[in-house]
Amino acid sequence: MNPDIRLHSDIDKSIETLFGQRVENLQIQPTNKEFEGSHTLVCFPLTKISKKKPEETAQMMGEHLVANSTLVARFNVVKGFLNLVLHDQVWIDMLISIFSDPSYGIIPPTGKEIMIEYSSPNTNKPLHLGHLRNNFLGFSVSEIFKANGYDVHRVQIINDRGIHICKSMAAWKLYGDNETPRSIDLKGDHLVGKYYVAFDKAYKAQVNALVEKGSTQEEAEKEAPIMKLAVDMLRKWEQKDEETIALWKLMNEWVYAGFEQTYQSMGVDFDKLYYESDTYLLGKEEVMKGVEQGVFFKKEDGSVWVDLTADGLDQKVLLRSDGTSVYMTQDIGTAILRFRDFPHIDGQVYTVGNEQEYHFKVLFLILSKLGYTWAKQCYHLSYGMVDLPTGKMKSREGTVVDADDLIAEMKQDAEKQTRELGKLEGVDHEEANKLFEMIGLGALKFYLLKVDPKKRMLFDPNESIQLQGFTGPFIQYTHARIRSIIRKAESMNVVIHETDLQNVVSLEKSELEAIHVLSLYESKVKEAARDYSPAVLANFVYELAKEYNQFYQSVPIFNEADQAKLKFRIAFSKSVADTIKKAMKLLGIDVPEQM
RNA sequence: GGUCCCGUAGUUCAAUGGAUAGAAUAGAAGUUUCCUAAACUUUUGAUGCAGGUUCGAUUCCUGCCGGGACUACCA
Repeated sequence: MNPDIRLHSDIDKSIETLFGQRVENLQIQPTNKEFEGSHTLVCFPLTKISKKKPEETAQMMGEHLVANSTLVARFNVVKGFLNLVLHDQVWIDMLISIFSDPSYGIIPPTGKEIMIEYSSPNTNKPLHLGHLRNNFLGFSVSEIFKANGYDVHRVQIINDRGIHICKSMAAWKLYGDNETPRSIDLKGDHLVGKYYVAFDKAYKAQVNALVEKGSTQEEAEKEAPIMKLAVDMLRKWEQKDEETIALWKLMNEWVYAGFEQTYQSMGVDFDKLYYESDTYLLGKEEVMKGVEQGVFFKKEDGSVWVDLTADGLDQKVLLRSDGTSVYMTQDIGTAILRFRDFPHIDGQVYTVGNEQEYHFKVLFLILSKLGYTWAKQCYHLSYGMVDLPTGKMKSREGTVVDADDLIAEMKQDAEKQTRELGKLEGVDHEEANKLFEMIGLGALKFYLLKVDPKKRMLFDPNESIQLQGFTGPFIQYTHARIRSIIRKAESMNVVIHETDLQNVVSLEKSELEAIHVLSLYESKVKEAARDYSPAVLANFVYELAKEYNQFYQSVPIFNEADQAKLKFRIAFSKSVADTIKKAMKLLGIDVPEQM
């Protein structure tokens, strides 16, 4: 059992014995490095019941714990802080239990079921850096929930319908000259994105020309021929015009093939895909039902609205005056369809940027107004934008960091670095290639996941992502180094039995500290799920690797004469490597055997 | 105008209301006959401003200054 829990209960008992009552929310925190000990009890809150100064209270607690707890070896008091030193045996036992439990840190199935949505791209342009954060976050949170005993359904909604895709279609029809991904050797998503940009350029030129001829800006925006073509296409699409549908299908196929390639290189996938074109009609039906129920209202021009002013929000449009649906309409349909498909899910998580917080507030409110009680189980996993030094990325202005490009660059950086360090001795070409991918992608994923998802983060395209320090490769390297030790032990036929480990009676300081960090893994897995935060695990695994490296640097393993200690250190090393591997897997990052 | 988020070393990030605010990187100085130096050790350097609550505030509250998002019959 984790020493934290037993210690907590021993402290509870001491407080009750000494002061005659229990205290809720004990404050036990890790001891600062500069003091001796592993756990620190903050004694200020106890002074109310002890009726003594903080120092005296801490002293009393320390003495009582040493006398009555089997865990506590000694203590020291600094102001109101009681620093506790546990017996080495506590940590030795802890390591033995971790070493002999292959499923350490994996919570058994709870019977709970959850749906997690991520990625959800538009089909008019390729994926960019923002999508990378989204996908890595959603994928990692899925892994974290699995490790917490959930049955997870990973999905996305593909926004395959709407004016945005019609814009690309219009520009392609006008200027495309029957270009295809094959004919010009360009990934399909990039080809469609090219015409989205072309649309915007032509549109702006046409608007300017009309304004010069005397139109107002507003008139010009409506009258620009290319915009009229796009709007016309959207209308024809909803009327199921054959030619329009055929073009739409063709261009969407190009995009999907491109996306598939990107997802593969990112190492993410999905259990089920939803398409807006399949859900928006259900959304429309629901909106019409809502009108009948009096939840929504119709304006004179025929548009349908919801009034949320009583809830502190605005009025929102749900159907345009021409009867076509908007973003919200399809999201209503999609949510309902998902709960029909998976009636037993305990929750639905939307991994979407924080710029859409208002949208989801409105969506969840509408669903609950429509009488869906599961609306309160919907959760918007809102994450911060990835900004460039120049500000927000804007695809129409060409200030985006392309996902494919960035992944390729990361791989190149990894290759360059690996070659410079001369690490490729005895590694064949194919293996080396895999390694570059693993390191490059590991660096990128770790870089994006180590930051608290809720926070905005900055990415400077002119500065390459680091491979040293608080990075993915640092952790991958630590893993590889330990694996090399394990291989050596195997080649020496070192076999480890629990009884060997039980012969160890004392630990080096660096060993003890690393085991302490190791013992926190399970609670970090839970914390990461509670907070929907891979960053919790990224920080943990970095800390673990760092502690291990300090041990590695200062304590010999194979040069240790005491066989029990030698075996213990190998077992300890293996436990660290296994935990690093598990934790990194929850981040969606692979670790190499050698690097 | 309204709603929301964010201001921490030169830079990028940490810190369930707790100790002398941690890391990484950049800068300075070291460590390799020894298990992988993508490592390790030492060192320089920060809470936007002004109040308040508290034994204790980066954290909670108020005001100000600065940055951003949302507030579309776009998605």
